[in-house]
Amino acid sequence: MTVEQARALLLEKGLNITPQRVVITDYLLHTIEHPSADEVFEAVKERLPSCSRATVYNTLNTLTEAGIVRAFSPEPGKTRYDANIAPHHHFIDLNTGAIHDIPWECVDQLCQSLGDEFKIKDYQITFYGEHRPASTP
Amino acid sequence: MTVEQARALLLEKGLNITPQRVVITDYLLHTIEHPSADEVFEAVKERLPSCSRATVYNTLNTLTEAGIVRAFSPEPGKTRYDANIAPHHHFIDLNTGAIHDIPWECVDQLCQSLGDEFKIKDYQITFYGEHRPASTP
DNA sequence: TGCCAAAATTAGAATTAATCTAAATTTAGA
DNA sequence: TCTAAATTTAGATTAATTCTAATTTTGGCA
Repeated sequence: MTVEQARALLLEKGLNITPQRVVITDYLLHTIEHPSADEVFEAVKERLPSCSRATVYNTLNTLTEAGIVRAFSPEPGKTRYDANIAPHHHFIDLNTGAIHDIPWECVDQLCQSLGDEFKIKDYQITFYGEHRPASTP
Repeated sequence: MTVEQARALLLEKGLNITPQRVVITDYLLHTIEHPSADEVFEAVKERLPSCSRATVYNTLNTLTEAGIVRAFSPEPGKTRYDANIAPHHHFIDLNTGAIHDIPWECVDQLCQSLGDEFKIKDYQITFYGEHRPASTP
């Protein structure tokens, strides 16, 4: 994702290009920190001194709906944002709390393929889809 | 997990067996609903009329720490509890919101093995562990 | 059994993340 | 430039959860 691609996605949905949307997108595109809304708010203060918390939340929701960023919740009660929209997973370092991106393909061989660099203690998969009970003919 | 096993785990940690802990454990052991704290609070009202919301939260945290139940967060801002502590995953029906347990083994063949009953639209894995940077010799 | 200290529960206040509201501002297009 | 629609803003509100401090219950022991 580039700033240009993000701009195109916004226009595609009939959304205006505003300084707030540009700066917040730009920030997310240049960090690997998986920040929370509040961390985004703090981070863009300098470039957007008058930006309100509500705008950060609005903008993050807008960017998420436009497919420019992805929201996820690695720990209850805290939503984090990621401008890496390629399908991937997350690895949380239990010692440091750092969140690392794990390529989608790695899951094929799961534990083995991650074994060298990431020592997996636990993992949790959540599937989203449509359930068709097996009993229905 | 049985009520007896839960009792043993509490005693093992030096925790008292209280009516609140027994009733909440018993409720979680007999539902497949993956309830939230508030749903547990509503559900045990009849058997524990004087039970406060704080006790429900305290008890759920205690039961989680004791390994009697598991907490997870399928959607940002909502923690849910599951007395099925066997390693497993979750499948969320996008139409109904129902949460189904998926056996751990199914992940080996991933999408294929779930294909008949569960039509996967998306899934998200979160790994927990320890990161050892590849650059460190 | 009765007492005591520790553990647990309770009600309500406090906190935190996030959304809502309504007014003010900005934007894009005619 | 003018205008309607979109966006931003500050602050109020909501929802989930934790905290606090007082009260009650528990289990061990004389």
